[in-house]
This record gives sequence, structure tokens and C-alpha cells, in this order.
Amino acid sequence: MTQTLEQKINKKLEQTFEKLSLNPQYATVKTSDRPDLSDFQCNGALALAKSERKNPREIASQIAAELEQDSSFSKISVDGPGFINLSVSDKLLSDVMEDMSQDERLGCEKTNTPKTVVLDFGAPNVAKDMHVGHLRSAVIGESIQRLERFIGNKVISDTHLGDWGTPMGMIISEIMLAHPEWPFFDDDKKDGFPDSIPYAVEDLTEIYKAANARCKEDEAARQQARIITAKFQDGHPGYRALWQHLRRISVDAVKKNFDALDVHFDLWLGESDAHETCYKIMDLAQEKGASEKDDGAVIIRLGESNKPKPPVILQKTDGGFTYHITDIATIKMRVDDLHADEIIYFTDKRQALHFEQVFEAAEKLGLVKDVKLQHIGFGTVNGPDGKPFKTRDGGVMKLEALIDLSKEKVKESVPTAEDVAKDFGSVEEAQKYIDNLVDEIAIAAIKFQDLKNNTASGYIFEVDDFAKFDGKTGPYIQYAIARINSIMRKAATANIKEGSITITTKEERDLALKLAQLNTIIWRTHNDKEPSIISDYAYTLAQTFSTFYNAASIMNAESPEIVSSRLRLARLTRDVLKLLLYLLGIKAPEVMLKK
RNA sequence: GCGCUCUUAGCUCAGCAGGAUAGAGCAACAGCCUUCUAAGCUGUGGGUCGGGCGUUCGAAUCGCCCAGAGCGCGCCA
Repeated sequence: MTQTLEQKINKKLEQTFEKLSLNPQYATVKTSDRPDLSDFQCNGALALAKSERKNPREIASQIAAELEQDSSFSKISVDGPGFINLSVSDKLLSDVMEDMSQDERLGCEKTNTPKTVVLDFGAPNVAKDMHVGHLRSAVIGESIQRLERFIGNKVISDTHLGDWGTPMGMIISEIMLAHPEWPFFDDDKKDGFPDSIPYAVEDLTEIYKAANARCKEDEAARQQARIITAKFQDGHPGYRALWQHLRRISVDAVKKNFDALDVHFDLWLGESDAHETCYKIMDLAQEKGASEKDDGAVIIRLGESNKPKPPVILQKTDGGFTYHITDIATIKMRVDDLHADEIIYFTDKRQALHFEQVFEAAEKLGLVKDVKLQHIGFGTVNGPDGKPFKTRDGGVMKLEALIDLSKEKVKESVPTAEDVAKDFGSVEEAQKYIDNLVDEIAIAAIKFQDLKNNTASGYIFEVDDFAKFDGKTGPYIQYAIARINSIMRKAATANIKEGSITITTKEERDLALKLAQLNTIIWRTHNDKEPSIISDYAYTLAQTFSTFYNAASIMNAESPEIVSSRLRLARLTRDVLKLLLYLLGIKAPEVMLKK
């Protein structure tokens, strides 16, 4: 494994600190806040000054003097209260670039301690449309999935389908009202149920809405839904058979949505799959003396006695299981069957308390020894009023509608198949490429718009923003890649090869320094589970490249050596950008056709 | 009532394991296509970091108080 630039510098600093008998814990640099003064800065002297009871500038000067011996640094200075400013030599920088450009992982480290990580995201519900709110979970989860795999962890992703609670009973009940004659509702019938039902997913969402409205108004309907839910969960053959159809129809529709977003899961399990294990949890809780009966429900008390938390309700008064126990049972299954070392949930942060409760209960039941549980709560997608987004008519905007909207916008700036037919041999081929291109750009716009925001904070959903391609957007980065691809094709045609990197201009140097940050960025994203770190870096890297691209010609540089050097730098930039987009779950088109 | 989160440029957001001149994008304004894709580049203007107090050599960043906004709190998931 080759060392990254920052690691090399830190190593040198550590040695220097040790030589001066200073605590090497402070021997770290970061990218300089003052690029006009230096490439990197070390604030260690300031931190040390306190414990050593010395003047920070004195310590800094000592360190600086030691570092002067090293030809790797082109400039060393002590500034302000005791910052050590370091600039690296062009030689060191170009060496690091060479290493990166030759490494298939582009100089990124793999983990030394691979873990099995279960990711729980997406969480669509049976018979409910996917809306913009599902976007965040899916997009963030997919990004972390790709990142964790990239750094060498074993990842198992699971949608955790909402397919079990009272809503199921409500829908079954509603269908029964419409078609009481259907064999599913014959309590005595055990098998031989119809192979299909005449509903599409749109029908199911309508039925659910109707059921929801009915139960809201009518106590009798609510009661009926509860009874049916209980019978259904208890294994009523007809209800179960009908439910299987509902589930399948919904999953098919959901899969289409996720495929469109290039989001993929290893497992399509749901709340229903945890049902049997819930009984085990009930037994376990009793054995451990963790549960108790309260007002007819079975609960686990949480928190310190002086600072109690709301309890976890395992079983309701009517005997039904709650989503608390389903989640606890699911943890048990993930640990026992999947051997999870880590389970990470991506949901709306309004569920933060729920997960705190579930995690604490799992802990009490001894289910998670050496297992790390983490809830990544993200902010809601809000409308201009600051409240969770609704369309003008008060409904939620469907995910499909959003994607179509973005595609329509992309089409406006893409040429027609006829216009470019000659480049593709035929109109059909051209159309195929364009359709795919529109898709990739639209999805990039949507995903980047979401991923550029901090996970924890919500954001104001502006429909127009998802169809904008200027500035800090996904298409901007795709565009930078496409321009490099174009240069590569030209170079190949002219039979010009890339060659060793020499730094000759400020723009080359800035680009190289930016590229050198890759590994640090990847690991910070991993530690924080924060894809916006990658999206931000990808954007600034693309920006740095664009500046470089505009400042001097690559193909028409002063000498063949510089052409080769810049080609390599450009190719490396493209590879890094492609990797970054991949980690964000975004595709990079080879050519960006434009009107 | 208890608890959690947020408040930074006209708008949308970064920055927050304290550090040197608070950054982007959009919008506005002024430039740049006979030269590698202008979905681009260069430049200009724009901020008492919600308010106050404190800790510190140093606070947008840490602590306390206040104001405003959002969210969550035993049988919905």
C-alpha cells in the first residue's frame, strides 16, 4: 500500500515530534485554511503549548527548524500564534500523483478489520406510493452501501418492507367490503386461492387511502380492521393468501422505483419476516425478567429510575405486536443469521427516540454483545413553508413524477436522435444512447441535489432545483468527466500516450493537491456516514479541474512531455471523479451530447 | 409539561474534536467561444454567524440564559 500525501507528511512530523520529545499525538496536518500561505498546516504547537507550559511559537520554531532538513518541503514557516505552515515540493507531489495514477484503488486504503455491516434503508410500505420522502433514505443508504463495500466491509442491505401492521388489516378489510364474495374471505377455506387479483399498485394505494379515511371516521371500521389484523397475523389462510398478492404487487412497483434510482438491496425482508421471532423475544424478555405487564400490555421499562424513558411496548393489550418488538426481533435475526457486527438504520430523524428505545431494549435482552447499532436520522424534505413537503393539492409528490419532471427538463438541452444519427450509424442507435443519457443525467441531478445536503439537516424541496444543471449539481460533475473523456479519445486517435507527471503551473499544482485528498475524504465519509462530504469534494475537484482545463491546453501544451503529463493528470482526475460519483450512486456518461 | 434539533449573504446551504482574512451554489452585475464540449471559465458587490453573558491568549464552533422555528414523547407504523 502506497502512502497518501497526508500520511507521508504526518509520518515526517511524528518522527520530528519524537525526536524533540513532544507528544506525537499532535503531529498531524490538515489542508491549510490559508492556501495563500501553505499547502498544509499543523496546529500541534498551539495544543502542546498548554501542557508543556511553553510559548507556542517557540515550540513551532523548534519543529520547523527540524523539518528544514527535509527536502520534501518547499516552504516552512511559523505564522500567527504558532501555526506551522508547510508546503510540499513539486517532486513529492508528483510522486504521490504517480502512485495514485498507477494504483487501481487510486491510493485508497482498505480496512484492516473487515466487518459485516447490515444496512437498513429504503423502508417502503405495501400499498403506499413512494414519494420524495423515500428518496433520502434510499439515496443516502445506497451511497453508504457502496462506500462500505469499497473500503472492504461485507455489506448486507435490507429494505425492511412495511408489510405487517394494522394497515394490512385495514386494506384487507376494505377489499372485503368491495368483494365479499372473494374466496379469500371464506373462513373455512384452507387452500386453492386465486393465483392473482385484478389490482394494480395504483388501485392498492387508492384502497389504502379509502381504508384510512374510513377508519378515521368510523369506530366500527377501526374495530373491524383490528380484528382482521389479528386474524391475519395469526395465520388466517385466506387473508394470508390475499396479503401475498398485495405484497407482491407492491414490491414489484417499489423495485421499479428503486431500479430507476439505481438503488439495490440484497434482501427484501419485511416486518412480517420477524413475526415468529417476536414470540422468542417475548419468552426471552420474560426469562430475563426484563418485561412486565402494565395496563394489559407487555412492556420493558427503560432509562434510569430518576430519568425514565418511555417504555418499549412489546405486546399490545389486544395481543398484537408493535413495531418495537418487530424491530427488536429483526435485530436478533440479523445478529444470529446474518452475523452482523454492525447494524445501521437510515430513517427520518423523527424516529430517533424509537431507535434509542429499541437499542436499549436489545441491550437489556443481551442481543447485541459486540454489535454496534447506529441510527442515522436524516432531516425531512420540506416544502417552502418549512413543513414536510406536500404538492399543491396537498398530496405528496410521487417519486416517479419527480423523475419524469427532471427527465423532461434534461430533454430540453439534449439533441434529437435525428441530429446525431450520423455519429451513431442510425437513428435507432442514437435514440438508444440519448434515452439512456437523459436517464443518467436526470437521476444524477436528483440524487446529487439530495446528497449535497447534510444528512442530519432537512432541506427545502424546490421542484425546480431537481431540474437545474448549473453550478453545484450532479450534471456539472458528469460534464467534467465527459470533457476529459473527449480529450482521451482525441489523444488515442492521435496516438498520444500519457506519461510521467511534472508540475509546471499553479493550476496543475492545485489540481494535484486536491486529488491527493481522496483517501482522507473517503475515510471521513465512512466515519461520519455522511455522503455530503464526498459530494462536496467531488464538486470542488471538478471545479479545480475546470479551472485547470480553462487555464491551459492539454493537447496543445508547450512540449510533448507536458502534454503527456497533463494527460495523465486529467485521466487520474477522471478516474477519481468516476469513483466519487459511483460512491454517490451516480453514473458517468461517456459523452454528454448537447444541443 | 418533559426531551431532541435548528437559527450563518437576498434565497438554499457548507464550515462547528476552538485557531490566522467565515466559504459555496443560485440570484445580481461586468467580462471570456476562429483553440481540448460555454451544462464551462474569470472577476465584482453582498454577512454585527438569532440576541446576551461566560470559559479561553483566541469562540460561528464549547457552557449558561433569552427569543424564534421545527420535531418527538405507552398500546399507529
